[in-house]
Amino acid sequence: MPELPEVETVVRTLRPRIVGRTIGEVRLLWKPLLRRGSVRDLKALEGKRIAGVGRRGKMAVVDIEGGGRLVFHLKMTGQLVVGEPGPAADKHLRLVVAFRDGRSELRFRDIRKFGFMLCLGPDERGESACRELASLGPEPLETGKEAFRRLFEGRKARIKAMLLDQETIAGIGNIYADESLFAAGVHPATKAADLGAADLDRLHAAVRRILKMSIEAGGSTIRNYVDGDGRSGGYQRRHKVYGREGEPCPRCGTKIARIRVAGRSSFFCPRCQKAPASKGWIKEPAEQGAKT
DNA sequence: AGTTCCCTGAGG
DNA sequence: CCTCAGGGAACT
Repeated sequence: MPELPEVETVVRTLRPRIVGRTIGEVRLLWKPLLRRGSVRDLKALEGKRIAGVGRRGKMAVVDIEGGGRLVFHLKMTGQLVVGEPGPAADKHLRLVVAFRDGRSELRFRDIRKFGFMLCLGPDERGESACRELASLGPEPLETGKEAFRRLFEGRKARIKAMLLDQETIAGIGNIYADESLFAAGVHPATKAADLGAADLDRLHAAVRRILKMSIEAGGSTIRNYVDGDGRSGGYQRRHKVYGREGEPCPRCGTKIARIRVAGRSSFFCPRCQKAPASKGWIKEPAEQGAKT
């Protein structure tokens, strides 16, 4: 489940392996992967050099010399890996970018077919030329605490839904939303408007600290995620609540609970992450008494 | 703002 | 068999 730290790790591992190399044959093995641009546009990349590799939210962006760009979204099971050329019969292989030097090639694998690629021409420069990039909210690691507060202040939506919403803030998925909310001591179902400035400041610090720690550990591998070298991440071992239903909270020992928020599993400690009691989230004793 | 769907492999 | 996982689009 590549979120910001995983995509950042992929980008960092890919960069020294492909930047500056001249593109050779480009083979699209599964057509629907290409969601913008044509096969002809892809073929037009042959002979051009890779100018750089970057990240925006959960998307990896490969810049082509002369102005074009390839934008990748790995969704849940996508992998962007550099490896030695080979026949490797692989039914999940979706795209192969070879290089003129005949050495390693860039491969896009995706077990489920949710991932996609956009091929943008030199005329489509800037984020405004690309809907998928233009609609993204700010980068959490480049957002100060005042700006972070302003994203959530007065909003009626639940804080977890807002963290997952890429238009509010880019790059956070289910794992880092839960880990950040735990670190900040905020219940996932809390309405954003019910959080005070101090809560939001703690959340801001938690999000940034956890994303940075995960990047240092090479991201989280739950099932399929690997970096550009094909290596698994290490941060899954440091998850405190995600995927740990029924296990003791590392802070207080209470059993980690799981509820559904924004259509996703949400793991949290019912004691360390209290819901605001006055908002009706906890059963009102008066209501219970009224029934009998 | 919640639900459904896309897709496939893993686990029950 | 069945259900679940999940990012995000497309519904309601």
